[in-house]
Amino acid sequence: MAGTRWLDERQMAAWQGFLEATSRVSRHVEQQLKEDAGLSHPQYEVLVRLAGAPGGELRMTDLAEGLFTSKSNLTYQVGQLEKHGLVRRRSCPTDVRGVLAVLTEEGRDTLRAAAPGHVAAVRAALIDVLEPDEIDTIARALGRVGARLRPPGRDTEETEAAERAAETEAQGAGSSDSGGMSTSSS
Amino acid sequence: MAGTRWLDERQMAAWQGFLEATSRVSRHVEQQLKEDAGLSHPQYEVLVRLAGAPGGELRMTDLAEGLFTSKSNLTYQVGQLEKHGLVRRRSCPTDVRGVLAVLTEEGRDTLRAAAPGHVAAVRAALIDVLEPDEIDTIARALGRVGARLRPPGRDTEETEAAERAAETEAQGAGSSDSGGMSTSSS
DNA sequence: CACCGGTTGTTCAAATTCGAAACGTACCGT
DNA sequence: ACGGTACGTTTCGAATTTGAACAACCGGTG
Repeated sequence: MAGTRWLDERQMAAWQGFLEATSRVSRHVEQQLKEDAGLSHPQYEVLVRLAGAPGGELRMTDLAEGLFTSKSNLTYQVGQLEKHGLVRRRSCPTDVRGVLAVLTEEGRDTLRAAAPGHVAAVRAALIDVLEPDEIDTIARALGRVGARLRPPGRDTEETEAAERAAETEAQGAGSSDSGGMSTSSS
Repeated sequence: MAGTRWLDERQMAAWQGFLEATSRVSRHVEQQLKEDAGLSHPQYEVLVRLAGAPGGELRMTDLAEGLFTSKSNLTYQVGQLEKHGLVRRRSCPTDVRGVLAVLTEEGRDTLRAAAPGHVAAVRAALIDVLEPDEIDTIARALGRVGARLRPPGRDTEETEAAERAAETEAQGAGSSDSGGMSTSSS
């Protein structure tokens, strides 16, 4: 038991910084989104993914994939969005149990209106505080960290690659788009 | 409105990486802590701070300071800890309105037992996945990010200083030897 | 065709979280 | 000492989140 490898000062600083940044940034972004567009961050993400999908619709499962939350939570979030008329549900034609979440016109408008403020918040909280080289390091390092903890399940032919190579997260692009406005946009 | 400065690919990757890493790491750590010691992360942090304070006691407000959560939540957390006998409340002798949270023997034992596993989890999820230089960059960069979003209030001679060097609170106390174990140690 | 293991999405109760309002002091200027 | 304001903590109600339990359903097997 005496063999525990504690953290040295550097590592400790990194962990603390990570914790504080995490907490503060997410709070900042979430708050901006809430009072500026009445959306929670997860809800915003849902809209973004839908907007970037063909036909503006996606199955719950696919939606859950990129969204870092549980299935039951997704049901809740979509329920909220539906209640506000930003999304509509439609049962999947090829699979009876499937449900498609469809972005409504109003949802698209809301997203369009919310995007600029959101990006600004992300910049103010994180991006514009970092030097270019820090941005690259963080993208690479944290990308690796996230990938490593990714559930074993799906092998998107890149999951494995990233796992091993872990070199450059290579935006891949292949994954449909993501060019959407997930804090960016066209 | 065309004036919005969207994020380029690098920045986008950094933001996404930050989001995913944030979500996955915190989930990983929290889960380990919960099923290994029955503590939530905030609760663990409370114990750590108390263990590192003279007499193993601290005022609620001081506790809340380093703990990235709201005051009402702190009340709840301490309440939970108290319910499990890891902490005890005592009214402050110098200020009647104040309340001191005191670490009990059992609390100290619980912390000692939980620390190794927690550190291991943090290492597995974050630290050991990073290169030494990445650790330094992250400590510096995220430290700056967190400090910048820190509420204006406090002027602990750190306002400006923290900008450059993330303070690593000294916490010798504890129990004679292996100092605090805020995921680190002496 | 009936059976089985694995999916899909929802529902439920319980735990957590937050913000605003409520309290009971403490400190300050007069 | 007196009134006003600021502080430290808790309480309250509402919103979120989660894990487990469900019910219906797919697909492939024998």
